[in-house]
Amino acid sequence: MYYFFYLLRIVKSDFIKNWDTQLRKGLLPLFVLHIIQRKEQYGYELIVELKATASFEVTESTIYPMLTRMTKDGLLQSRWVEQGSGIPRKYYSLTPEGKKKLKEMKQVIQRLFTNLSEL
Amino acid sequence: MYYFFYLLRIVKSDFIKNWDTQLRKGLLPLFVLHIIQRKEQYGYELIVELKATASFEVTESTIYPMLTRMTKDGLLQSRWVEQGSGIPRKYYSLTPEGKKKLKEMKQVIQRLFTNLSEL
DNA sequence: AAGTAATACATCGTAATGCGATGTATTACT
DNA sequence: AGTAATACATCGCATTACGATGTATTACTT
Repeated sequence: MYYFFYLLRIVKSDFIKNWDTQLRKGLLPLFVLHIIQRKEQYGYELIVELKATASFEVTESTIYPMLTRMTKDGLLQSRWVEQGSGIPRKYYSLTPEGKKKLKEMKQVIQRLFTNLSEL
Repeated sequence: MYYFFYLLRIVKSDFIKNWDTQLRKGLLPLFVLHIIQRKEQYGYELIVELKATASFEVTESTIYPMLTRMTKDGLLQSRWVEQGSGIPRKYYSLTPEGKKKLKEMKQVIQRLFTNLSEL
């Protein structure tokens, strides 16, 4: 079964698809921080939100490690919120450091925009 | 010696710097194909050109493997050109497949632009 | 004459990261 | 009883930028 999916990936290996992945890899952290800044988010909510507002389709195995990473890097802080029923949610918000970094990132993007517009 | 540089990288590990790398990772192939389409290029020339026209600083250990990869993927073709003196140059140009892919990539970027502008 | 820098090719190993597969638990719908 | 949605999480693979390193030629500098 594993092997089947492995073969499938080899066969479907497409330059554009691969490139697209790399591109998202770069832009995703920006979108994530931006959305969290607007409003405190929990992981699952963020996945839905990314798809809705940025047409960015990501899976849980992308988002959860990323949120953990950003927390470890001091950009995010989290708190558990018990629900009346169901699984508790882990809400993430920006730390002051996170807000500062987001601002820096937007400046970098701004500069890249300029270069890109020439092409 | 190796270990020293390894430590150095750990210490200087910065979220923004790392993110910037990922971002370039996504945009670089686009710039490379774009520049080669305008005019046939050899590796060393391309490095200089990227810095001059796109403020994109890359090293040889990024560009040479990338050109090899793109050739293997059928996007580029190469030919050796002997110089009157010095080391021969390997010139790269777009294959028809490469031109088609570049067009697709520009469309993807266009779409991402739209999403980005909202932020 | 010797040393450095620029030009020109290339490869190795490490770090980083998206994503598919997989697992667990709860609730709601069919 | 079975499927789907909600909500968390980890493992392992594939991809790729980049520092370090190597080789060869030519030009400039001390």
